[in-house]
Amino acid sequence: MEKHMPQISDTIKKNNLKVTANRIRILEFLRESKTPLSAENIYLKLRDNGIAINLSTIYRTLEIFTLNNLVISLNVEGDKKVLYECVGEHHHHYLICLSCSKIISLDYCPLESYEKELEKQLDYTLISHRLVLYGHCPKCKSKQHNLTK
Amino acid sequence: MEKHMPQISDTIKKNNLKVTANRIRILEFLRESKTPLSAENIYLKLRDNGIAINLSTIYRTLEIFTLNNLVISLNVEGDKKVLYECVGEHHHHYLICLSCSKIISLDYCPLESYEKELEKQLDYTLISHRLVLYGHCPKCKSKQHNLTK
DNA sequence: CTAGGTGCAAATTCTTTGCAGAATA
DNA sequence: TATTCTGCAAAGAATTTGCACCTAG
Repeated sequence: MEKHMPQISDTIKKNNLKVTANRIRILEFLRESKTPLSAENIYLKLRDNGIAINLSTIYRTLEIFTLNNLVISLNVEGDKKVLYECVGEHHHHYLICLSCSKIISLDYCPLESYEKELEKQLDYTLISHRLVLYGHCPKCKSKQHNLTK
Repeated sequence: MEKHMPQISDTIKKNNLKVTANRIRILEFLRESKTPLSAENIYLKLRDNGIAINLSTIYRTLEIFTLNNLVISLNVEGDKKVLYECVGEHHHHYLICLSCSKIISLDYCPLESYEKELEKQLDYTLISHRLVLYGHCPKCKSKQHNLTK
């Protein structure tokens, strides 16, 4: 089961989880993805590649990966589905086009000093944050004629 | 229907919506709330006050208020329900305690200059953003013994 | 062999919709 | 009166769960 992708199976193993083909595929797929994915995204994509995993297995896997901090979940305005992304070495944020729904990752985080200040001010311990920016991308911006409500 | 709360019924009227008791109550309730509320929160609270509104009416009202920019919706990590808050004069963010789920509003927005910079850099038009910070509040922080996983 | 993972079907939860009657403008 | 709103019940979408079987360790 762990012939290839040694990093991936090691990551799973480190968390005292059993290394299975499903888990490897899901984590691998999330790692390769440049945008966050829903359980259904993963399900369909794997199915397209001839791999049949039950949707509930995907949900369960994502849940356990989330608990083990291998992935994080986020919600996007106007979309009921929860999205998941691989926890990488770099924390980042998203910029979503309100017209075409294109998602861009932003690597720079403008909040570090703000967080430290806030911790002092309010006596909180900050663990994480989610920032999503919404707007119109260059393409959609130019197509917009109906800027009035 | 518009005897009291002239501001509220005017706000509704301005958007070419009919002023009804339900709408006044929902908007009023959202205005008074210091934290974002789910449809169910509103439903239960009104019911506790002896007011029976159908849940689907609340969903429809929140939807139409959202379309008219009277309220905005947001999602919170680990909670399937959509939350709504009144659009006030001041934009703000949230700090949520991961232990007790207490929600604090943060009036200061640290992102204005960052947004402007980003617009230039990427040629986007930014419309809005959502920032939610997660951590442990002073009370829960001190109760935490099990900081290990 | 044993603990944990998986598929399947059914259940749950949150939200949306169709329709007929009620209320606002 | 015309249009919009509302309640009700039913449908729908996303996610979760119970259970029997399967598989990694």
